[in-house]
Order: sequence, then C-alpha cells, then structure tokens
Amino acid sequence: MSDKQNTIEMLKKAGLRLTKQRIFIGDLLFGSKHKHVSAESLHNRIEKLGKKMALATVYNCLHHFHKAGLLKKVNAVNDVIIFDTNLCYHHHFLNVETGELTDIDESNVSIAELPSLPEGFETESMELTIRVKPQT
Amino acid sequence: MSDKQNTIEMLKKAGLRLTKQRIFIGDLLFGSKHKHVSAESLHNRIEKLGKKMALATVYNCLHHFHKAGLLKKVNAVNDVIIFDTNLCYHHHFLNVETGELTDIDESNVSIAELPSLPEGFETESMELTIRVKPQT
DNA sequence: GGATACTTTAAAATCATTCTAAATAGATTG
DNA sequence: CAATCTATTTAGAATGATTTTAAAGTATCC
Ligand SMILES: [Mn+2]
Ligand SMILES: [Mn+2]
Ligand SMILES: [Zn+2]
Ligand SMILES: [Zn+2]
Repeated sequence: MSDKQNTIEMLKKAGLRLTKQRIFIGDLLFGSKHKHVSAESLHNRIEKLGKKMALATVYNCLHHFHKAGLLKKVNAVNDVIIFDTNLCYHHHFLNVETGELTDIDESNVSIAELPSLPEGFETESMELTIRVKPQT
Repeated sequence: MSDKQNTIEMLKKAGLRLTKQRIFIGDLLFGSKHKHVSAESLHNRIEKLGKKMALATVYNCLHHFHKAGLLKKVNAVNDVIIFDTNLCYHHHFLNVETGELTDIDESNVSIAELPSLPEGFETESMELTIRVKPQT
C-alpha cells in the first residue's frame, strides 16, 4: 500500500473530499516521522517541490485536517500557528533562536494539578513549553 | 509613600526615563495585585480613565518595562502578546473562551525534565499552559 | 538655558491569517 | 455518463496585531 493510498484512506475515513491538494499535503505530512509545520513553512516546501498551490489552500487544508482530528494545533510560536502530526499528549522544547519544536514524551513530565479552577470549569488541554537556546 | 512615588523609584532603578506616560502606566500595573495585560487591553483601560495616549506608546512602554525586567512576557494567547506583572516562575490557566489568564503557583507543578536537549543547549524558561473551558 | 539623546505620536508599513467572490472540481443521482 | 449539487481552490482584498517612520516634544545633563 503506497503512501498515496494511505493518505487517501485517511482522508476518506475523516470524511474529507479527495482533492489533489489534500492528497499532496497528506503525503507530505503523514509519513513516518512526526512533523511540526506552519502554513508558510509547508507552502515553501510545496513550492520547492515544484508544485503550485495557493497559500490560502494550505491554510484551508491544515484547518480541515485539524478539525478532522488529523493534526493538533500547538501553542503559537512567534505569532505563527504550528500544526503537529503527533496526536499523542506530549510537550515541546522550543529552540528560541530558530523556532524549531522538538517533542518531549509525556512520561518525562509529571504535573500535580492541584489548584482547581473556579467552579464549573474543566481542563481542555495542557501544554508545557521548555524554551531552550544555545549555551552561552 | 504614594503609588506614584513607588513607580518613580521603580523606573529610576530600572534606568528608564521618567515620562508622564510611563509613570501613568506604571501606576496602573504595579499595584498590589498581579496583572496580565495586552497592549490593547491596557490602552482601553487608559482611555476609559480619560487619558489620551497613542497605542504605539503603550507598546513602547510595555517593551521597555519588559527589557528592564519589570514585566514578563507570557506565551501569546490568540495572536496577542500578554505581559505579566508576576515575575516569579509560575504557570497559567487559560480560559479558552475569554482568553483570561490565571496564575498557578510553581509549587503545584512538578516537572521531571529528563530528555536532555541536543548538546550545547540550555533551558531559558518553561511555561505550562492549562487551557480550561466552562463545563459542558 | 541650551545641547543632546530619548520619547511620543500619527500615520504608514508589515506580516500572519482570514475573507470574498468567482472559477473549478469532487460527489451523487438518475 | 451527464446533470446537478456542493465543497474546494484561488487571487486578491481585508483584517488585526504589531512595528516602523519621521517629525515634534520632552527629559536629563552641563
Ligand atoms: Mn504560545
Ligand atoms: Mn498577527
Ligand atoms: Zn509535537
Ligand atoms: Zn501570570
């Protein structure tokens, strides 16, 4: 089963229409390694591969994939929305020089969430960001 | 010693010039309670108090206060930079409906930071954000 | 008070993102 | 397969937060 077949299955299961653009982006994103992409970074990659695609389409696609549960949204970094193909609960190192994110496995973080919110609230998600920089 | 005197001392110690605008904003921010403000929210508050001040001045002021160590920057929320008068290491609840931040004391969170970064990196800061929403 | 450097300001510019509206293409049905 | 319906793509305009520009104003120091 080719990568393209995998993507097509994934999009079908998610109830998304199969368009050339979605299949192409799906193939780029849902390979073996987890990825962190912004619309702009993904659009650059697409153009380097010789494909022409409107930036708005990349935004549309990322948002559709997110709504369908195929991508997670990460805390914005430098005013830029980052989408994460790693759907498991996990945290991030953030290289403050480059903006690059690296996954931290959940097992390496323990949180004693003691202070309960005002009555009537529930936790939607949690994310720890460890900002790192080259040693001085 | 009035609030205004406190602010003036604080600005002097920080090596910042004493301008009407900085003193006014300092008085608003460095009271008894810790605050989380954006440039826009602070500017609104200033206008409601009947003062006229350019939004760019509020931005300038917040950035100067931050560079001088009088304010912390919080992970952007909804594409908006938030400045925090609570300088201690701490974490936040984020009300996803309103964007409101609430402090979590450090003692309520424990982090086992096991995975060491690639050689030559050091931690600059860490921040845990717990997104919360009204119970369904 | 006068020289100097820094600050404030209105307005324009920037940048990520979203919206608009028209053209296109996927899905469905007969 | 064709007709139809609806979702998607696209270029370009619009938006909204923030930054920049450049000119006028102000703080600080002598
Ligand atoms: Mn953030
Ligand atoms: Mn923005
Ligand atoms: Zn990740
Ligand atoms: Zn805080």
